[in-house]
Amino acid sequence: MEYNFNFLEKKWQDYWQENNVFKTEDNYNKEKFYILDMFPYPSGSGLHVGHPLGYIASDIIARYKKMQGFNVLHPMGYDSFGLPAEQYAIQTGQHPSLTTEKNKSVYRKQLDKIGFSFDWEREVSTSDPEYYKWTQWIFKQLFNSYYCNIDNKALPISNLTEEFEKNGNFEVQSPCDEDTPKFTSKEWNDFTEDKKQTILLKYRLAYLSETMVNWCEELGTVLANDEVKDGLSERGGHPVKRKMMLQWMLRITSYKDRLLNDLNDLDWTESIKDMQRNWIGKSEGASIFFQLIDSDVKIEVFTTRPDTVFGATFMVLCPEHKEINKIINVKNLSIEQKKQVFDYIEDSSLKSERDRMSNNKDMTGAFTGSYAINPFSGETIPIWISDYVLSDYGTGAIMSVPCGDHRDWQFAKKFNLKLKFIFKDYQYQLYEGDNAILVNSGFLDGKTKKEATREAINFIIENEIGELKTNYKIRDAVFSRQRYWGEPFPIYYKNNIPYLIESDEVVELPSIDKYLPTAEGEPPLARAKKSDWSQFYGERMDYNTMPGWAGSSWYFIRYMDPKNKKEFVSKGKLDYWGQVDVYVGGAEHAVGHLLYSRFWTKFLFDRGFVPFKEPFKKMINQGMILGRSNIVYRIKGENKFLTQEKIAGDFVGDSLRIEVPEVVSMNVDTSIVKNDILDLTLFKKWRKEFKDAEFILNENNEYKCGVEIEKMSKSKFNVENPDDIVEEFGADSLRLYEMFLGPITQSKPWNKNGISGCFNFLQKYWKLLHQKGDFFIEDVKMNKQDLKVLHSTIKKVTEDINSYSFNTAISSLMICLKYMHVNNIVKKDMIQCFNLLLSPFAPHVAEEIHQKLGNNNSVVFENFPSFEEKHLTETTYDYPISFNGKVRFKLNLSLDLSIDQIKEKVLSDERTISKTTDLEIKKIIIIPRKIVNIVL
RNA sequence: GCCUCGGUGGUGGAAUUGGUAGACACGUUGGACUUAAAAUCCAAUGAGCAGUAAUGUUCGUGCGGGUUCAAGUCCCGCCCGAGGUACCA
Repeated sequence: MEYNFNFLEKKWQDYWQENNVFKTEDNYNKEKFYILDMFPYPSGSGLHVGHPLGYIASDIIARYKKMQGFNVLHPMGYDSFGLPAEQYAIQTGQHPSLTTEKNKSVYRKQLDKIGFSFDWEREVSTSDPEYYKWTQWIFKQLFNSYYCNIDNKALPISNLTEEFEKNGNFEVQSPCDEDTPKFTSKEWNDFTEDKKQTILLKYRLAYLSETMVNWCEELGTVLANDEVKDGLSERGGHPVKRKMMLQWMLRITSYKDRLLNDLNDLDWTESIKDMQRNWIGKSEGASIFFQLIDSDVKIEVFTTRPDTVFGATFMVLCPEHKEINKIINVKNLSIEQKKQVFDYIEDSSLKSERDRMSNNKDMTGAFTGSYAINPFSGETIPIWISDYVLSDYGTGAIMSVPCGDHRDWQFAKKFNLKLKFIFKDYQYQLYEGDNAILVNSGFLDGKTKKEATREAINFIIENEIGELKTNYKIRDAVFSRQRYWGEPFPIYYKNNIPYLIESDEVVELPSIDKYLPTAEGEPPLARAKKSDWSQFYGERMDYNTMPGWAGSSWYFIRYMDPKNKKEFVSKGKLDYWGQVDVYVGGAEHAVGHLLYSRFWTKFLFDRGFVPFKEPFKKMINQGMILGRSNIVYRIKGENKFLTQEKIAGDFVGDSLRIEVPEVVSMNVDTSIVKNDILDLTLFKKWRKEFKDAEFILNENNEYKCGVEIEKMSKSKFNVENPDDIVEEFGADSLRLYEMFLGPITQSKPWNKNGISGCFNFLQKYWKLLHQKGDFFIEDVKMNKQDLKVLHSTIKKVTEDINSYSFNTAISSLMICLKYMHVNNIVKKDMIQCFNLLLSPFAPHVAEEIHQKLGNNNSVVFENFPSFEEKHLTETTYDYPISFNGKVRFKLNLSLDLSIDQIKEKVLSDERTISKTTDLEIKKIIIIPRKIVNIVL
């Protein structure tokens, strides 16, 4: 009987569905286990073999936990709002919801074929009005909240209104916009409603603010940083400018310290936590005011090194500095300099932030014509502007200490600015470390960084030239997008002031004629007529939509209670399911999604809507599966192709290069290449232009392609579709192979050739049990050796699943099968147990064997085997005997021996004697159960 | 630029606290079966040198140093690749 995987995989997938095997009951008596995958964006190209990697891992864990008696929540859904569907809509006019539905059904079919244990009754889609109704609801809560630094939590905005009515805002300690005026209770009560609303908006956790965006005039839209290349839009190549625009913002900065501190308790990789710490970017230092000469303007700078103020020989402001117009002193500038400074400001507005940060080699800048006084040294220092100073960090102005910072150093060199060396032992050179003694620094001379910092701060405070300050890199999050395919805001405007829509109903995304901005540059939603809106109030609705991360910041909560019409989730279910126990997803979400989810969770916690402070207890970051591209080399200007050996191999050193024609590398479809050898006939058919192609072949008369490992993408012809693999080898082989490929956390190339190893393993298992055609096993007891092999396999598989080391778990299953195969063991107990161990990895074949073993229930309802130590005890150990650290032979010794006894045995062994004749044994190191090393 | 993670045979990878480098697979080679091929099974397989052979021996975990009886693993300095960098998801 053949291993007919196509037949039996279909059979069991149908069985699981018909019998609702993976339905998760809200059974509060059982211990829960919540395992979650990052849900996918359903793109038009469907899944490639890289996508299921994490899902397979989580599925193994889910099945394993289920077999250990946990009530497992393992849901799946779609992050279905997003740009690609909108882009497609712009091109074709097709409504994004249609595309999205179509793509979702493709994904679903693909996922089903791999045999996942998802509870599909809990599926959610962020673009479903039943879902985004609650995303809007959370936005309403954010709008209706402010952060109180006294209670250190978010509170309802009504508390703030009450306080304003009683005492004005003098006692209030809450983050708010910088321009918020101070007022008494009387003044508050006399304010008009509009004025009151304007003030409240400055305190809300969701508020409107001017912020910098990448504006493309031609496209009439705002672009993401990665849609901008070299100052031009990726699409169309139109110029892109930095521009201020009124945007919805979320006051995530209120949570900065809690987001930072609570990281310590999370079971995430240190690297992701580091990335978040870095993003929050807490740094302690001082803010110092520098007085301008001939002006009453003072420029505030932030520095983490107040000990180095004596070394500041110039100042640099960002081109967008708020007081730039007051600071530019045209009297001191030549006509040419004037032009330079204004042109420079204009030019920098064209550069992206990333360009500005990464360009350190060719620094640019302009002199403002003004000077300031160094408050420590009293020296007069020039003020420059340069785009290496960022407006969003610190105060947008720095004091430059060229001897202590490489950017300041390079800037000074480029523009011939004065250098002053304040670190002893580092005269005339750059020193960015912390361990130098200060010199040329007045009252700080001879002091270390630590002492000098303390004294400098005292000086700053005593002389009232600044204060202690902690600075953060994190900025409030821009929460609006000028796009169509996203959640509309439940907001309308009256006198240009935003108001919440009071009704509990969802504000549906209205239909519009075209998915483009209006002629006036308003977002696409401005195209909707009043009657197109499901709800319409005031003068107009908000034209923005929410960003992609809105829906994904809380979806893990909705899975607990996906059909609830009254609440975003019921309290009972929330209390039971609680935090996500294990979250599986890519590290590329390290700061975006993962930080925003934490923020929303903390906010919902503050307002009493959820009982936990952190969403994801433990996280596993799967690596990416890369594509393996094949390359052909076309001789420039000809329709002739060179085999790979001839383009690289035919020269010895650089001087003896044998003439190699100049070639153009081209990606070729991997389906017409086998083991890197190109099928010439198929290649000629592949594209018309290659019909008459000629080839220069290698010694074997073959065309060998080059290989490149890169991201899977259609344009590289290196995409592998899981459906094809399932068709050819079966889902079980695919599951095994994806896990067998290497550690889950690591990126690795996909190479289809390797899958036969996993397929052979399953086929070998099948054949072992069907040697006589039909299924055949023996009811014979296991001997000592069988038990030892089996129990060490149980031990290894269990430990490996617990440490998410699936590749090694599979290899230990292979070793166990090899043992059974070589010894032709078909003992029922052993097979039964092995089958259970295999079942989370290859569930279809395991179900089939489970049934054939005479069981009526699905294998997921069985208990996962546990090992017994007594079968594993050893009495002897094969000691590696090494000489000067090199292993020379092995000696089997009883584990009962004392160190002295081991020593005697080793030294009396004739192999030791023959190796040590005429040599002195200096030392002998014996580590029991490990190694013996003889030092000569 | 900055932050983070990687680099081990021809390939994917394994290696507990520093203790036998290369488990398990793929590929390759040889053999069995077959009229033949495919499939399957068995064996060998890091590189070099010596030897008919058993075996011995040297070199080997990106590069250069260091610590140690012992380093893929720890320390210092480099090189290369990947991910993130605030409107891709």
